Amino acid sequence: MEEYIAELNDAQRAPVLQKDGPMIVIAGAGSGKTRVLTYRIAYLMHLGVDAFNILSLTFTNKAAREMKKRIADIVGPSEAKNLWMGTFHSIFAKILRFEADKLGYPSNFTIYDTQDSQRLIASIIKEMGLDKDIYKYKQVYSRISSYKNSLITVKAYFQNAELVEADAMAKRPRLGEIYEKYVERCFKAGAMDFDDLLLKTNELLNRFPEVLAKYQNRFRYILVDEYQDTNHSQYLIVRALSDKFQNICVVGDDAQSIYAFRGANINNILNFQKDYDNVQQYRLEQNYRSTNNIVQAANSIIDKNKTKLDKIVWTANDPGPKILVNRLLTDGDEGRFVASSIFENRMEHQLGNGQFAILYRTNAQSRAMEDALRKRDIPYRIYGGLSFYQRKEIKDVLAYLRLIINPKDEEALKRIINYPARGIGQTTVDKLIVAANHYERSIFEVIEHLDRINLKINSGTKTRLENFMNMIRSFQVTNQTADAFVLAETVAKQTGLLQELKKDGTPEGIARIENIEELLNGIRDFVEGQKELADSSGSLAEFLEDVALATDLDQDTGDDDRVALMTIHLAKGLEFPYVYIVGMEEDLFPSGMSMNTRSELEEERRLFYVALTRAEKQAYLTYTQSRYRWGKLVDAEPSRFIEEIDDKFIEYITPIDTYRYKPLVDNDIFGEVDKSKLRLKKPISGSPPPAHKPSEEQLRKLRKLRPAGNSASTNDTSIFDENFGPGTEVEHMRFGKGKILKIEGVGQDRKAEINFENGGIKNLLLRFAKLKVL
DNA sequence: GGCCGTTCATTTTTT
DNA sequence: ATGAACGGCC
Repeated sequence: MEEYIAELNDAQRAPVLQKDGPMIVIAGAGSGKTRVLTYRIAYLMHLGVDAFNILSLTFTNKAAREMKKRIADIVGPSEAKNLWMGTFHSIFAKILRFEADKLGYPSNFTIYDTQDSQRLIASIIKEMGLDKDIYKYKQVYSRISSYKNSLITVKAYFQNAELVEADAMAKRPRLGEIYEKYVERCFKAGAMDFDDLLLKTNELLNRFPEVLAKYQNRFRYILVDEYQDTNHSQYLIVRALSDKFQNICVVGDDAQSIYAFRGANINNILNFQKDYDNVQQYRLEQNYRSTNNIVQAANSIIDKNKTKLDKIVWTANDPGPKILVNRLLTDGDEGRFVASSIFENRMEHQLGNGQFAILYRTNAQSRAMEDALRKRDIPYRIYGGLSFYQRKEIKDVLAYLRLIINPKDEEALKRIINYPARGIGQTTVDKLIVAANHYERSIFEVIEHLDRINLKINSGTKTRLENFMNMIRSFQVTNQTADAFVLAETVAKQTGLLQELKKDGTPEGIARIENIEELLNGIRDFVEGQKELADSSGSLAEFLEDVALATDLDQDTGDDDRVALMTIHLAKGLEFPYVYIVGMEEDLFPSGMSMNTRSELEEERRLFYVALTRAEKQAYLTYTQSRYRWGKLVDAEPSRFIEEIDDKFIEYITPIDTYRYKPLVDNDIFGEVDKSKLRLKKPISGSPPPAHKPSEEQLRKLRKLRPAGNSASTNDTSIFDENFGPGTEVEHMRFGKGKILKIEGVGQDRKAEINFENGGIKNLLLRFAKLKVL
């Protein structure tokens, strides 16, 4: 243990060594906070604290997994296994399942995702006969969500004249009623939405002192990462749980608070000292990640914000090259520039694709980047956007599984009662819903008792409903004996889902079938993983929970070497040697929706700060003169954020022939940018232009400073290497040895046709299939 | 009553 | 472009 402690600098060591009491660690970007958290937990265990008594809340499940692995390396896997570590949502979902009966919920409650919630709200609005142009379901959803995150229940809402007034003023006087109905319907469906996972936890801890006491005694040491992004609901949970022992350690950076839009309250971190007695405060201000130029530039930006804690981030790293800014004509050009630049840097510095990231403000911007990367054959991976589990065909299969587990799940039922089409139309479903509301039963129960209710449904339709019900029931019987994989396979076949996609025959249809196959593989892996764990309970239910709370970042695709594309929000906590921040334009970044108040603008500025501080060696900023938005070419202006960076940290590259700028995509297979066409648009006074290429020694230094475990992917022969292709012999966890017949597709859709010795020919999506090159 | 094609509006960020 | 809503057709 001592040797690990010795790795830390003084500032990092102090919070690791303080065993008890409340403490806050203000950690600047790149200052090693994950390391502090990791070592703190390991050290607590070293001092004899039982892993069972430590609760560690992280921002993503992936972060939790990595931290756990690191701790296991230090203290041993059997010890680390008992740590409770995960996101607020996943940890408290587990606790809620255990305690569900106290709240009147079944322990197999469904977790509604955003889409489920929004659909339910849309249907309530429709049932109430309200004008859908005034009551926009998305807006209504976000109102309700923010109420829940502030612990404003339906009752509290109606008692709060101000809120009622505000909604009435906004021409939505019946919002409270929608809220009320929404909550009832969720309850009736045995479903909790994302916000409920926190809200109901609060309810549980408030209403049942013995339950609170139990978890207070259990979680004697609590650690919270990214504390600046906690909302009121999360704040209250943490306070309640830590109240008895007060061994609470929160870590965060007010400058990186970027989730106010979903209820995060920056005051939680600003006021932490007032919440507990004798709070020890620590600051991590030395940045190990980025060049001095980047650190200084980022500081010069965040200086423009008024609301912040005093903190000076500094670094001992080399100045490094300046931040390069480029103006392009259109978003297409922007993509081509980024692709060329990556290509060029990759050649010049002998880098892997994994060293590059392209960050943007909105998901819609990814397309232009994708197109350009594809043309250059640069492998990439998009994070976020439409994740695997959000695809229609996947959600359809999952809806069946959800309904089997919880027949009251209304959204799942509505989704698949007539898919594949079986002659049960909207009119019938509407009648069922009316009856369900009237009798205060679930739709499935109404179908079960059709003969007792006088519904105007003709006999043909009645038969079809009965058939549907019997099918679901038969699956439930299957579920009693078969494992989740067998069940899911049965569902995919017997419902006609696969058939439906097969007959469609388009490439998309085929891709969908393959997606379903991969889902089945995923379920099989999960089931096998569960078999090893003796204490696992309802495995299908658990799988569904994992899926509902999975982040796209959680998808572990192994150590592949691809350029990362993601929104800035998703990039928080990550780092890359080369970072391209694209779409630096007014109305886009800062977003046009966030320029109304100073606090919104400040959040955008923090977002820019986060983006810039992801970069280790080199940052690029690009903007266009016009870009396609909503299918139209719109004029764009450079973002105010570019001007806010102190001039001495940036350098403009802009091609002379802007108008016809097309970086030789089609003619030049090597894709080098002709440097004679580049010139400085804006001469920098003083020092000469910085060396574009860091010296070998600088590179070595930078590499050395990267936290261990992060640089591994660089040299590994990954399955995405050029020499991985037809003929390569591979091994699959389940199918065994095989030979690749062909590879096709790009990005997320890249797949291989493999002839397995024992399993025949399979088509596998490379992002899921864990293949080992032999 | 249900099915299927067309039209219209819609895109900030996410557990 | 994607999805929800509408209208014509079986």
